This record gives sequence, structure tokens and C-alpha cells, in this order.
Amino acid sequence: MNINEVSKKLDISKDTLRYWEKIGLLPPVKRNASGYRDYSDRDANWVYYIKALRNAGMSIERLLKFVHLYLKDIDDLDRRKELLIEQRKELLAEIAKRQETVDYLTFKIDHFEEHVMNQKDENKGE
Amino acid sequence: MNINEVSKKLDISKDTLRYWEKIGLLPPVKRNASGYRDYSDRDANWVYYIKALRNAGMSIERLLKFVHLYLKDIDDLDRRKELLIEQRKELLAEIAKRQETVDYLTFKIDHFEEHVMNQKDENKGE
DNA sequence: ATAAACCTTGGAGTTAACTCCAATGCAAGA
DNA sequence: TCTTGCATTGGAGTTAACTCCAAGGTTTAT
Repeated sequence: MNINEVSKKLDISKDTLRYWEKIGLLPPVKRNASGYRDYSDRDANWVYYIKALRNAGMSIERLLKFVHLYLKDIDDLDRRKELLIEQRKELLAEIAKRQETVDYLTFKIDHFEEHVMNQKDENKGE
Repeated sequence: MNINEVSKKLDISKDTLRYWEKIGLLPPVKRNASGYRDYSDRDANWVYYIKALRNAGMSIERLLKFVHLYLKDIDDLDRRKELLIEQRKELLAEIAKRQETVDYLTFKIDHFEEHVMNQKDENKGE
């Protein structure tokens, strides 16, 4: 698969694919005789995985740390599995943060009339 | 309350407070005789609210739209309540996006051994 | 009354994550 | 073979959201 195919298939710009590779978010992709990138299925899966986590809001800096650890422990499968679990845990923390704000909004919405009354009372005192 | 008190109480830098006000994320704060900001309780609540949504990952651009609509419909309380509900809906969508990725990771984790086997099979074929 | 510690502003600098560009080379059709 | 349309690179430009700074005025403690 050349860069254009991957770009279209996974809906990621070619510039972004090259950028991710340059900074080490993707392992180096093989080249053909004329120096063009030739993505294997595994490369494409990796891209898909990075895309999913970027889309879920994980920063590149954080992802880079995981990627480096993941590539380092090439033979320690338990460790690799742990890394996935850790990554999931971080996403769950992000969800919890948002859920807190949802709860806050829900409170505001449910007490909206009351809230407005209080503001009127405040105005009286000014 | 002066800027330093608000900054400490809500754990937001003074620069950020001034920045938010400058771009219109906070309504203009009253000044005392020498031009220093003097935050009312309502100002502080507003800051708290903005902080909560920024913390939940909502962009300033998106928040600005809400703030402008909110300030525009100063007397339309139903509309204001709707805006809060809309904002909550957007946060819930962000949560759903992250949850999808959590599910993807869970799948990877639960099928980890199997996944590794497949990779070995792939290698055989190369 | 003077130093230290505040506040103000406009504007410059920073970081993340792309995005675009120019120069150059390969590839495929008329 | 010539043109059109891909690919490559290094590096410059962009956007978001701060963050810092300098120059100046104010408040507080000694």
C-alpha cells in the first residue's frame, strides 16, 4: 500500500502520516526501489491504532512514551499487555473528568429556575 | 475580590484570567478607583463554570459561541437552559468517542494472546 | 519617603500538532 | 518523448491557548 491508499483508507492526511513517522509515532515504513513508502498490513494497523487514540484525545507526547515502551519490550508480552491496560486506564480517567462536568451541568439544569431566583435575590441586595 | 484572590481560589493563573476576559470568555469585570479588577461573586461563578468546561476539554472557540448566545438571550431563560443542555450533549458525545476507544482497547487486551499468535502466523508467510 | 509587592496594558514568545511549500525525482498515458 | 501527476525531503507557516515581559501606576510596610 502506498501513502495515498493508506491516507484515503484511514482518512488521515499524507502530511500527517509522514509527520507521525518522522517523530517516531510509527515505526519506519519500508520503501520500494524508488524510495516511496510501502505500508504493510501491520503498518496500517498501527496507524489505525494511533488514529484511534489521537481521536480519543490522547496527546502525542503521551502516545510516544507508550510507543517507545511498547517497541522496547518487543519480547515481553505481559508487559505489552500491561501497557494497553494502562492506556485504557488513562482514557477512563479522561472520561471521568468529563463525566464530572456533565454532572455539574446536570445540576445547573435541574436547578435552573431556582438558580435564577437566587440571582434576582442577589440583585436586590446590591 | 481582586485578581490574585480569584486566581488562588480557583487555581487559574492571573494571565489566564486576563486572557479569558480579553477574548470575551468572561464578561468585563468591574474595576475599582485605580483600575484594578474587582470580581463579584457572580464573576467568580462564571470563571468557575468556564474552568469546568475548559477542564473537560471544550475548546475556547466552542465556549465563546455558547457565551455569546448566553449573553445575547439575557431574558430568554428557556433558551439559556437549552444552551446548557446542548453543552452537556456535546460533552456526552466526547465521552462516547473516548468510550469507543476504550472498547477497542478492551478488545485488544482480551484477545491479546490470540492476536500475538496471528502475528506469528503472518510472519511465517513473509 | 522609600522599597517591596502588588496591579495595569500591549505585545512578544512558547508549545503542540499539524499543514503547506519548493525543489526534485519517478511513473504512466497520448 | 513530453506532459501530467504522483512521490520524496527539509523547512517554513499556522492555529490554539496560553505565558511571559517591559514599562508604568498603586498599595503596604517600615
